[in-house]
Amino acid sequence: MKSEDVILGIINENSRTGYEIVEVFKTIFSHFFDGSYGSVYPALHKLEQQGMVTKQTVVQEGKPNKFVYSITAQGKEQFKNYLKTSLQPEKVKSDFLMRMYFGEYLTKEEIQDIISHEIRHKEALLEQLNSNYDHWHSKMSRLQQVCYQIGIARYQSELQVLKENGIIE
Amino acid sequence: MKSEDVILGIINENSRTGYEIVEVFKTIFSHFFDGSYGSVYPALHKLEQQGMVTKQTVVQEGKPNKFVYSITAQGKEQFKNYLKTSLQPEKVKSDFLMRMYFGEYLTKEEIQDIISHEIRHKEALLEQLNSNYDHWHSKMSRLQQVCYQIGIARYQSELQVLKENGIIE
DNA sequence: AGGTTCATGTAACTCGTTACATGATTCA
DNA sequence: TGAATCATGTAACGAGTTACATGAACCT
Repeated sequence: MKSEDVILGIINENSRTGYEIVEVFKTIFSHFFDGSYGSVYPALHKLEQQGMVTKQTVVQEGKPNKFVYSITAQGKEQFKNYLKTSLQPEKVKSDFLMRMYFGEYLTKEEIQDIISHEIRHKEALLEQLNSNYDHWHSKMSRLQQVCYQIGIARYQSELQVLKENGIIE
Repeated sequence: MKSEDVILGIINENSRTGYEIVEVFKTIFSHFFDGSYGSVYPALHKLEQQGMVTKQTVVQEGKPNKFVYSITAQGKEQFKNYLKTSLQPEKVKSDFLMRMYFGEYLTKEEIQDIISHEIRHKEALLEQLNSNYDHWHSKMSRLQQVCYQIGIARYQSELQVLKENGIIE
């Protein structure tokens, strides 16, 4: 799975601008995918060149012009191809867990700081997922709901471990 | 956090070969970090050039020679520096959750296949973590135990959601 | 006056992956 | 006989990040 596949999937649901795609990444996909402007815009240009998407210019007042991208038949085909490729293993890169692993080289205060920070951070992420879920779940497919439930369950279980074991005496 | 920081941390615990470092990645760090030969060997050469580690050749019978790397004072300093940098946000890249999100474009059979496969896969990973924990927990620091507990809790909670909601009627 | 939102983009860089190459020994 | 383990490595490639640049409007 690469950015291009995902972008195609998003545009397949709805015509969108690069800016909007990044918004989707940062909100809806936040717990299982990352993507920024530096990856989205070049991908969009490439997809356009390949005939997977078409660009439409929308002139706006008081706001900069924008380019709305729509998927083509070829793009739909390409997206279906992605869905048929074999599943790539999940990748987690956690600097936090790395510091836990090497925690003996830190002072108690430093560790406590890192853990407290992580708890607050994960609580915020959980809250964001929860409110997203509450707001959109009636418009989500069954599987999209499961996707969210998994994110929520992960954050909750991690928070539980941290709150039960993360206090250094 | 990059490979070099982590490699330095591993060598700091114990002198090791590149091969052994990859083994650590694949077993002990499996739930929060990835690294393969293609990243470890070049990193080791770079660290040696920079004077962070020293190489010692060990001649073996019936096995290829190996290079055991040890950390230097400079390397220890460098590792401490990493531990003082600000915490990088966790990154999760999940092709599985992406397919859940776009599941409506798949047949029920295809989805069921993906979910069943994921359940079996995560069960295997959980089992590996559990047996690792059982075997080593008495030799782990408190924080290393927490690190493992978080991995275990995550897999368990995800499996619970999948088993409760992952059956398509 | 200054931060945020909307909106696009690129060039340089860094990092990691993939695919290849080698080769003896041990286990089934 | 053939797969797995131990053991090292590189070259080419691919992907994504970072840092930069621009600019109007709106909110506080």
